[in-house]
Amino acid sequence: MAQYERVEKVRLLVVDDDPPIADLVATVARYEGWEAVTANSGEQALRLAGDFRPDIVVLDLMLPDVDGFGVLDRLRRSGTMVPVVFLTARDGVADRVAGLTRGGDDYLVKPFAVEELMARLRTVLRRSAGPGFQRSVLRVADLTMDEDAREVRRGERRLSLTPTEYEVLRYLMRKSPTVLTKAQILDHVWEYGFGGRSNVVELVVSRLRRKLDEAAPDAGDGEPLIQTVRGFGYALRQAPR
Amino acid sequence: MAQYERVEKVRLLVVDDDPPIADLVATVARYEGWEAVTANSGEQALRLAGDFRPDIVVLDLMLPDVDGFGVLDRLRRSGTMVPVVFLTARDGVADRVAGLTRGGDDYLVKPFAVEELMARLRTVLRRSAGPGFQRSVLRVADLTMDEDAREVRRGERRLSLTPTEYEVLRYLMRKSPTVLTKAQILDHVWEYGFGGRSNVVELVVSRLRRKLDEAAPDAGDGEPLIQTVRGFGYALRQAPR
DNA sequence: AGTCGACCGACAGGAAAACGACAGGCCCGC
DNA sequence: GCGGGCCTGTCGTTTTCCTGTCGGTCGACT
Repeated sequence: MAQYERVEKVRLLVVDDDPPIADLVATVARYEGWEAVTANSGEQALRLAGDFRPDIVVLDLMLPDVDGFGVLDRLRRSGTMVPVVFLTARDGVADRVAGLTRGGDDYLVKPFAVEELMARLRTVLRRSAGPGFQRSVLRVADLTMDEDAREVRRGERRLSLTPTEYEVLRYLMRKSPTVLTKAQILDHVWEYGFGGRSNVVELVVSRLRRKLDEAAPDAGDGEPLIQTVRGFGYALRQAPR
Repeated sequence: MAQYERVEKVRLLVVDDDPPIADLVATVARYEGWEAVTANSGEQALRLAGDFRPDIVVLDLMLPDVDGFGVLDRLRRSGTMVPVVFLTARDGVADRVAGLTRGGDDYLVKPFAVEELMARLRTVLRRSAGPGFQRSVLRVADLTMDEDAREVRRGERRLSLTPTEYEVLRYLMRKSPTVLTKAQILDHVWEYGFGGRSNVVELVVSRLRRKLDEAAPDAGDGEPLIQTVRGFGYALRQAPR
């Protein structure tokens, strides 16, 4: 199933002074089968890093005591090479650049979408796993998504997707053949705090379908790849005959 | 049998200002072997959450004193990660509920069907039981229902069921080989307050049978999977020879 | 053979989903 | 700084298909 086979569960440390955010990330990670702990301050983070020995760290730059960079510095100085993904506020453009140059492995601006965060964490983990890491390619029926190249193909044909379409498709592919409710899709693919309870999901699915169909090998109408489960949600899977 | 093996009984706290509703839920839960207590206000709920230490909470959003989100906040702030399933009015605050399925909680609009509520509670419990949770698959004869993928198969063939058909079948499978009266099925699968004392159940069973038969491995007529117990109800089981 | 319950075809009302058209916003190039 | 194009989401209409009612027929039990 997962490409990044690990014998042990991934251990994630989430550092954010806003407990709801930290918990959100931890919860989602646990659903993926990871172990996750949270810290709400730099001090706590450093202590936990020593005890818990995480495989990866999510680190907010805005902390009450030591700031994110400080935490990173002290982590490095204590000799750990654990990869770090930063979280920064929307307009901290300066922070972004700094974040990358200061030894972080990736960053994401708040508010973020949880699936995107998880995807980045997986990527960073994969890369840091050592040389010759495997590419991550999702595959469902004749659909393939190369997460590294950010390339989606149906059979041989390559499709060009917008960012939102890409994210929705990735989520569907990753969970396939599970049926996902519109609420789940909205909650995972859109930024937390997104107000719209409208029909955005339907719309994106509709657009996705068109692109997928255009690239279908049998120009006629094979069964649609994205199925509607009326009154419930959507699933990506071979249709039942 | 059950996938969510627990040594101790599940402890459920039901919070709803409408006592009949709260009792309905509590009763059904107790019937499933859970321990259940009810609260009719936010204050009472918070007190009980401390004393009773529930494993899961059903929480109406419309409460006389604190509102549902307030209760959730205070629960979380007191450090408990207990999962919550919300109840909301049909067109009331349905939009403010966004963000729940991401944190692992869930919601249901009133009026709901008790089996659906129980199913969601079981799902949320299973997921919060820790990393690497098991999928829930019901199995009766050559019928399998994967509750996570929402996929039903007869042998190899996958059937596509409407929401109502799916719910009735799930109830039958879960209780198999017990004989269920039409009234029981109506009471559990349809929303409480449903007026129809009509023959809906017969009708859905009839439709279900057809779909089940079409997917039967022996194209001829093996005994039907859903048996009629004349004058009483239905049961899902291998026919006695 | 009669009676009563069950089965199921046909239909209609309505709810959910699909999707066309449009508008605001963002980014990019000039 | 300005214009243009693309992406995204809102609105409203159309389409799909799910659900329950009615009633005729069938089958079982007496």
